[in-house]
Amino acid sequence: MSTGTTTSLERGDFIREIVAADLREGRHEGVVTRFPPEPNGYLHIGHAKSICLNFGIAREFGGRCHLRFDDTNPMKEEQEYIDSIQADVRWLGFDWGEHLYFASDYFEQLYEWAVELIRAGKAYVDDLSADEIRRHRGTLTEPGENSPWRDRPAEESLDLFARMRDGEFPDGARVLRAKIDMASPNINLRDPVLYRILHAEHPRTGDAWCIYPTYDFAHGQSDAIEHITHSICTLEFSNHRPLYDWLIENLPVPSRPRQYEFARLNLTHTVLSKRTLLRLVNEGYVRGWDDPRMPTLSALRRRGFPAEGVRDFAAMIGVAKADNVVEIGMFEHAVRGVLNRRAPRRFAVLDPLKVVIENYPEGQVEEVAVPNNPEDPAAGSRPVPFSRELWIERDDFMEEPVRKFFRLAPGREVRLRAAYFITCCEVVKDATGRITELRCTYDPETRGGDAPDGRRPKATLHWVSCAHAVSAEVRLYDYLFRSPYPGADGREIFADVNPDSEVVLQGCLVEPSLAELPVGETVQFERLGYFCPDPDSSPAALVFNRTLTLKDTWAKLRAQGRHDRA
RNA sequence: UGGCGAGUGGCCUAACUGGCAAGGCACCUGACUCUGGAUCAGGGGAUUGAAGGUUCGAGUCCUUCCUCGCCAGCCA
Repeated sequence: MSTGTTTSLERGDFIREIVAADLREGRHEGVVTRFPPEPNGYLHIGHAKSICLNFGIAREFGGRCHLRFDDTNPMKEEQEYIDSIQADVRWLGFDWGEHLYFASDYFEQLYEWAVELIRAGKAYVDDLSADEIRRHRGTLTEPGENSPWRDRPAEESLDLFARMRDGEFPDGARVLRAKIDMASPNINLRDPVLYRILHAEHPRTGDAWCIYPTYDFAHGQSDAIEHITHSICTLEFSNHRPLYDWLIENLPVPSRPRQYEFARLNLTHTVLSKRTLLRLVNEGYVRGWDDPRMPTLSALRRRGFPAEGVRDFAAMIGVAKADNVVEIGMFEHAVRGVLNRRAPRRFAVLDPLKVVIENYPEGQVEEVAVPNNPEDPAAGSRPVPFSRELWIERDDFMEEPVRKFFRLAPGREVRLRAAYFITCCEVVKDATGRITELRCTYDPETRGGDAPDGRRPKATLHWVSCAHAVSAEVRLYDYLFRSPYPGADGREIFADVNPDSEVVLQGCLVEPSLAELPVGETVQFERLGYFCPDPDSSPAALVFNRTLTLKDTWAKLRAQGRHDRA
């Protein structure tokens, strides 16, 4: 983490404090954590917080972190997700080594433990329907009622449970329930369901099983099997902790993991609910899980966001138990911090305006050396062709400059980056009054960008030679949701999807070297933003990360009506 | 209305067993620069949800209240 910000390690969030204390006081020989996604979708930036926490703790305290798929519901899970999740965790920079596990690996063990629970009179097969079970459960304020099957003999439950496994009953016919307390103020303790019948193809176990453990029956026991010391999850599972502990206490598990909860990440202008992301994909609001507007890790990667920036962000926001909504700007700051050090600078003109240098010889071409990264001399420089006719950014010229506009204007001299000083001597317009061309002169003495007499223009512009420019399609991405808090105030969340979240700009002109820019490499177009080639577009389009646009003074001037962009 | 959890500048977080409320993001100003970006240097902004109480002293302890989140899937 090199942004110079205080990391959560230095600060020690409350979970790290707990781990440190447990280690210090000898409660564990080493720390073992786990990241336990259900393979029912792609990983997003919210998961990154959890990944960085779990793998980060393991790394910092010399322990290990497992990657375990919580694949207990075959109705929602797919191999595609199993694959993408592994790729995304690796991309983020973490390694689980040998420790790749699946809850489904433990199905046989979990089944045996369920049988033991029945034998001990602590679980029973219930014949009630889902609807009846719900009615017996009571409400938040009223206690539930015992199922009529609650006290059936263990032998009977044992027999029924075995037949459930054998596929004798249809989905929903019976369930296995823990016998705890139907009057508990914690609804999770009112005889929770441990197993249900699901005749479904499982991505790993195929049709070997037709009964599946619920999250509650699988998770803690899986933790125990793997000797997880600190089982870290999000706040909504707090209510499950008593059940987690009850199962651990009542089963002959090989270790005693403990659960800790932290607040999940929320981001402005973003939705991090897998259910909603799945709908965005399925209903065509975006083109897929890796659509550049998605908050998924695969989308961020495709947009050219560095994993280090994501990690820095995770360290920056910390870990606590209070609900939070982090401003998306904080994420952008973290990413920009990394990109700014790493991304090579390139010339590109998004909205071209022609400049003709009248005193520059026709047909002459010279190459000027432009530094790749002014902050990193080791990045070297590249040759860029310069000629009599150039494109500059239309925004970089004002016929009647407002106060504090230092760029090109009639009669004014500016520097073309790494090339020459030019002075605008004439403005050419078409019949409608639109500026079509600028006639300028250059000072041959200023080659390379410095004047022998030491004079310094107040502005420096980027440019592209007309004869050498490569035409490109540039896609601008903005926030997927218009409002900072999509779905707030009871608004239908999909009504808030920003129709301008993707804008395709044709006819952008970029310097020749960009034609060979490798996919995945992000460059900075100074004062414009960061770009990277999009593998899914042809011809190769550049993804313009609108949300990472450098601070734009002119947006302000425009807003004030002082810089009217025709 | 039951249980659990949480309230610290606009946002995210700190503050060891009570001792001048700290940092980052954002914002504003200035300096500098071959981009007005970046960088650097400053700045504004908090009666720590509220009211009582204990104490020389409370964000930290006690009491009461308020607000928000989660839980009534055979989802995770």
